[in-house]
Amino acid sequence: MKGSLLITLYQLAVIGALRNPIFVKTTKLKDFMGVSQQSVSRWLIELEKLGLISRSVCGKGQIIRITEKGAEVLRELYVNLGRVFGSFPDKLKFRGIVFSGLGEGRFYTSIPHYRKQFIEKLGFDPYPGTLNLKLKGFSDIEVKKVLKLIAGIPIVGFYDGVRSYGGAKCFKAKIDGIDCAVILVERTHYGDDVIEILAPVSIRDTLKLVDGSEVEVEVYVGNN
Amino acid sequence: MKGSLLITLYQLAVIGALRNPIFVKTTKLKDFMGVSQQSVSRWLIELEKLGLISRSVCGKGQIIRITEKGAEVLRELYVNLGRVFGSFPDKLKFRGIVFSGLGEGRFYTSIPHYRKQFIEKLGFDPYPGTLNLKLKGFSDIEVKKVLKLIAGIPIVGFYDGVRSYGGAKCFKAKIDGIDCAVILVERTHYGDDVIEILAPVSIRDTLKLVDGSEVEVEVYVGNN
DNA sequence: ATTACTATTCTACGAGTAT
DNA sequence: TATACTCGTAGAATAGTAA
Repeated sequence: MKGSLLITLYQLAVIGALRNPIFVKTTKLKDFMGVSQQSVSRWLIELEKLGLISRSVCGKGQIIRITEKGAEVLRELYVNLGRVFGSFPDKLKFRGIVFSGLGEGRFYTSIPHYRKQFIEKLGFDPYPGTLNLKLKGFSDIEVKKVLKLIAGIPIVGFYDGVRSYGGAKCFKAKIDGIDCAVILVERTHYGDDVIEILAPVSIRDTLKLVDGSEVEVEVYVGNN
Repeated sequence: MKGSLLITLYQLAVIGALRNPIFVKTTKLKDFMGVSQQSVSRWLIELEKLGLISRSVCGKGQIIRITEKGAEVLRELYVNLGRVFGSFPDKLKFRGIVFSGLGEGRFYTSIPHYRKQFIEKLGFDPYPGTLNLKLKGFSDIEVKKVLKLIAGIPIVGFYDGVRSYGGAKCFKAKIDGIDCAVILVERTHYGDDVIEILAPVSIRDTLKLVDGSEVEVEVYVGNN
């Protein structure tokens, strides 16, 4: 989301558009926001198109209210800042939908060089294959993005003389009481809306999961 | 402040740059932020120039920490969102430095049409002249900007056949226990860093203020 | 008065690349 | 590798103005 729109939404919230509809004029808002009347007008239109505010222009101004979708965006900002000014949590939660991959996980977990590192660093011999989870919610994808950035348990890549094997990063995790690990592979064909799970057992079998099942994962991120 | 910079600062905070220096690479941050490596680089440089982060580039990345000034910006954001998701306060506080104006206030308060409205709507006959306050802090100027936007006690303008007299907006206030009012004149030559105060007595004399004295003002904004 | 369209200016993004 | 420079250009911001 564009910065100017987020700031506009925030400023509308500050002047009360979250609780009640407010009457504003772009000619007044321009002073508050330090831009031209035309830019304010454009941003309000864009916010409306995104469904973040509702708007009705009425002659000498317009009545604006932040929608629930807009409130979500601000709440997320608020919650994250709360974490920052409080303490960074030592575990993150997200939900994902089980789906079948292309066997890539099974391939990697069977390679001795990787397997050795998993046993040493994660404390378990991984069941061949990974549990693939599709992230649906905005905040679930945020968790993945945060994991991509913070330091985890490094799995180093190597070169066997024929091809190179990329590195990865793990975080210890738990699904329904089962110890496991989130693995973020450096070079993957999956997008940001997918997370892979390593475990000492088949989570699919143990928890009787099928494609489409929803699971909650607790990831331990220590005191980063 | 530019939206992209605020968002960058926020995202750095989310990944922990507020509490500790963090090691980051623009090549990794670009994925997290959804922009090019070049933009991330530019924004980090701009944030450093503004004194919001401190930075040391070291070969394969850079160590970044949000400065106290940067933390202030985020704290302000956090506090305001807290107000939004909690309840809007019924009074705002700001601090200002007393300075001498050009007698404009004395002129206006002496005009019967205005004076009548002050007596009716504010409940006191104003001492001729206004107390001019220069706002120094970022949040003090924010208060002024919020006051400009929300509804207050309207003072309507008029035309006496020769010239037109502009409107204004008042908020009941208190300085050191003295009942007074903040007045925001529609057409003023003062900028956003100045606020004028009306009171039934000379606040300068009563509180023995001189140019350069700092005062704290409580403004009552009701339940807007 | 407003809002918001169109035309124009110009900023800021990202590709390419030096270091 | 990484950061961060130059530069062409897309798209954002504003001026002018219609409604």
